[in-house]
Amino acid sequence: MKRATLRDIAQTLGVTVATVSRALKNYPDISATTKQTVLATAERMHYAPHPLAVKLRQKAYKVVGVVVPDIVHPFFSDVISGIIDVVEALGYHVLLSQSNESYEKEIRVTQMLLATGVDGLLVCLSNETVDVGHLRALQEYDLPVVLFDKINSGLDASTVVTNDFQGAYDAVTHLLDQGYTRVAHIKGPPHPENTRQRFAGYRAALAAYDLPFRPEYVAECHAVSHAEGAAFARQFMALPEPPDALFAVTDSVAIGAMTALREEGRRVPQDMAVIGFSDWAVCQLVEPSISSVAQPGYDIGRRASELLLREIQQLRDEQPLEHHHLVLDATIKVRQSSQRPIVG
Amino acid sequence: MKRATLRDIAQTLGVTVATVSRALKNYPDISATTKQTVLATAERMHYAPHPLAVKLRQKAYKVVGVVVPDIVHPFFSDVISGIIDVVEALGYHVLLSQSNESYEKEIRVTQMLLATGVDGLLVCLSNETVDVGHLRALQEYDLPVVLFDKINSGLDASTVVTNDFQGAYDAVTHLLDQGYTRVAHIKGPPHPENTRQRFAGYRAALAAYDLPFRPEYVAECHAVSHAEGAAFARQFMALPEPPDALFAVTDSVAIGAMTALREEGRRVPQDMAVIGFSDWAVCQLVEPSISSVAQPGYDIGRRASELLLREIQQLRDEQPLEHHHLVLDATIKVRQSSQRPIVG
DNA sequence: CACTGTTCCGAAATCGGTTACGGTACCGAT
DNA sequence: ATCGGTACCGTAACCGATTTCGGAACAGTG
Repeated sequence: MKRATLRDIAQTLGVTVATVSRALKNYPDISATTKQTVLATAERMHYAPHPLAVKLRQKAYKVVGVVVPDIVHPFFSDVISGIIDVVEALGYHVLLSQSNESYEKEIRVTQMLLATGVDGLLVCLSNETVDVGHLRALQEYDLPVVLFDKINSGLDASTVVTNDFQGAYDAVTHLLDQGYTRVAHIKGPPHPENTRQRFAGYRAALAAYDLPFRPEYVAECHAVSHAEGAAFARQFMALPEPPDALFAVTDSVAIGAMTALREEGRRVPQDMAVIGFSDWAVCQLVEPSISSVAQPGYDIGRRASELLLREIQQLRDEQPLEHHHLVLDATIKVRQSSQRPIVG
Repeated sequence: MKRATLRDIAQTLGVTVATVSRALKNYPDISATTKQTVLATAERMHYAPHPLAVKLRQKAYKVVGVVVPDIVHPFFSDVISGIIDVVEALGYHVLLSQSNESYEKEIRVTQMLLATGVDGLLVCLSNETVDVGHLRALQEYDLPVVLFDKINSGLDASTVVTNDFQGAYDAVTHLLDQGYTRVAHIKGPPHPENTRQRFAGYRAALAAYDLPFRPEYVAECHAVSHAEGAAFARQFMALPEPPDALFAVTDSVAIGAMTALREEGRRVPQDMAVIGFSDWAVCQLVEPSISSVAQPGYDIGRRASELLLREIQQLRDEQPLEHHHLVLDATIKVRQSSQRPIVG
């Protein structure tokens, strides 16, 4: 069954496509009788407007492009879910691409999205990306871009991020409030702003409690893996005065550290408290359950798409684009791994 | 900066759009000199063909729609990742939607995808879906549909699924090979074909080892949750002759069961072996690590999109559509939770 | 009867490309 | 000089809708 066009309806009724179009979109200049006739035959012929023809005429794709480093990641799944819920409510759709944390591929997919046609772009930069010329090029073609999570100050665009500083600060003060005094930190690679903020939050919390910053209590991940967490935990335990608490840059590192601690015969949280970051589902499932800092992924997706849709509308109204910079709070989830048992 | 059109180039050069078009698409009827001139000015004016105009003329969207019940799920993330990698290599893009396991919403999003324009659809049915009239309607509009994971025999379409029967069979025979003889099963809701196949595989494995099927060793989940796993584990332990091994319909149930076992003072795998299904990342991270049956999510995405793209091509060539039904093997991942320790 | 004003619809431009078709100019061959 | 052939380019139809403009038909008024 072929899809009926305006002309098909017009020919069967002996009128022109203009009349049919007017009838279907209840325009003023149409008689009630012909309107009814057109509507009836349109229904009968299973008419549906051709998406491309409408969009070409309207100069609107009704599509936003999304670029994330990796879809197979609970945080990004959350973000995407938030994006979809917002944009679909306004009749937009989501074109999804992943960069696989590759700068090359990020350029390629943004170019592909531009070529295939989108009204705007939501981008989380790859870890490799330092130059944002490819995104600036998109902006010059009047394509609004909103960055989230991994952002770059080199681009004049709206941004939505987690408050990594505050999340880290809250996590460490939580440990300090429990009475732990020697808090170690396994930090992430130096480059991404997120991990730098977490490190800064760690230091600020120590300073707020008048505790010294001890470099031997800080290790820097390269791969941000399970194995690295375990290795650094062993390194910390081998110190003359080992730490009594650990703030890990992300949950997988925290879990690796906990595995190593168990193998060394140390109990969590009695001998060492542990708190992670990202609040993966696994944190609630393991024993002891792991405290973590939850990132508002779904909300990041929502707010970022709201900003983008607003900019798309402003562009259509030929108003100047307003950029906003949102910083959404992280919330610490206190579980067993960081709760100091009451000492009798 | 506005995007240049063919007419812009044509006017600045004093030729017609046809000439420009031919030059850009290296058509035969064009002189080398004008071709060079056109290419140069096109470059200078940052010309890029308007996606909608091309697609309208070509009658190809270069887009496939994807509908999954829930994006925030590692299995579906894997599938989507596989889909994207395949279709992007052929110049297609992915429009993503989720049904939230709602029949109503599944209908709504498929209608939206049809209205917005796609060349084909990859669908994983929601748990609520029994009637597939909405998908059959799409097929009548010459829109190829490929089902994956959650399928329905009521639709004449290609399908790609995991071999749940074989995965379950392998999991249970693995337990039996280890010497466990009283294997329990926590099954999923009765409706989805997947969980029925897993139950069937469980029964077939018992039968192959001449073991009796004991109804008291089978429990049926409703919410398929962590909590249900724990509750059923306690129920099993309260039996006069408790089971010594457990095959859970999915990992979260297995983890819930293991938590309850630990609280009851039972050791895994010494007192009870456990194997799950889906092979979530958490299985490798916890202690003891959890054996599980891995579903080939990425491959399902790849194969399903290959089938869909082939059908799209067949439709374009006006050939009859060939439907295929692929069943991809699941692979068991043996870890600590199901390895019977060597008894000295 | 002429004039004005509605009401309703058709003609045509438009969005930005693609492509079949036709025509001009120029070549060499007869 | 005429013809056939080729190279190159313009004209225009086309994809399927939206929307402006103008005109026909008809009613009402002076």
